[in-house]
Amino acid sequence: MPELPEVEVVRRALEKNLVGKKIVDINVGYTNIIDGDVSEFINNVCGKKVVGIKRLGKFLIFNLDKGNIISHLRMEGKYFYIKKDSINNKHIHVIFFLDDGYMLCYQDVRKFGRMWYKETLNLYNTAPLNKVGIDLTITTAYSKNELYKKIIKSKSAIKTTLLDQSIISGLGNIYVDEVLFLSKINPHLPSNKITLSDLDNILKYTLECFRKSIEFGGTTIRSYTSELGVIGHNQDNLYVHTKNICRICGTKIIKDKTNGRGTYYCPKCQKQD
DNA sequence: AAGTTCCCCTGTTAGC
DNA sequence: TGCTAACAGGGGAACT
Repeated sequence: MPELPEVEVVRRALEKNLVGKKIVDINVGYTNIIDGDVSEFINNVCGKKVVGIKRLGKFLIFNLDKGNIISHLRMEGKYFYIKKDSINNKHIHVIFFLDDGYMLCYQDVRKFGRMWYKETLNLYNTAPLNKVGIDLTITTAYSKNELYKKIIKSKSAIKTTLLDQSIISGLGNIYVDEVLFLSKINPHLPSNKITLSDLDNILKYTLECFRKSIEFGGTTIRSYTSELGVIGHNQDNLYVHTKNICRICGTKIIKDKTNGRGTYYCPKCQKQD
């Protein structure tokens, strides 16, 4: 569910609530959430203090006074920072008990999310971060030509290529539709037809969409919350995703599929070729 | 080897 | 109303 802006809003909430707190106990109800051995994870994390919260692409990184937790929310993962024993439901799979009498609950209805413990960590380097492509909000010095080469190497639809996290990271199904609309590119256009000036637009509008959505607290269409009970409001800013009529030209928005993902675009503003 | 499709899960909604 | 199929902010394995 969450894409880069939503993960960033979650990161800020976690930073506000967790930094300086010590994890005193952990309860894991659904072990597949944890990568590797669960008791090892618990042993590694218990007694550690949270010193910082970072993000790369759609990954959250909890820096501990020794070691790190990497967390990916996938479709439905959510964090709730809340008083101990004040909430319990069958979708809360991991609970971190903190030394301030609060707990950090990880809820995940679809159980797709994952957490990793890493003793040492380097951005873009330590698995699973080693497969993360350029995060435009973090890395400004990168080779646009290298990026362009990667994109035009593929004959797949440009939407599919932009969803590939190993090229540009952070775009998901909502923002990719928005970026392609703003760039006036048809989502089904083969990636090898993309021009350098298309790429300029893609990069510009990706950053613009991310920045604006973060400012509005992320996009809540179905169930996204950045913390317990807090939804986002960027859905009011969307141009095509889940929309019926183009805000620019009034044409009926087409909804079809790109590799199985629901795809929204304006057939007039985003003509093929 | 690149480009699809399937699958991991559960809940909600659309369609008959 | 009630069943069933399709769908949902993701990504990796297993296909072709």
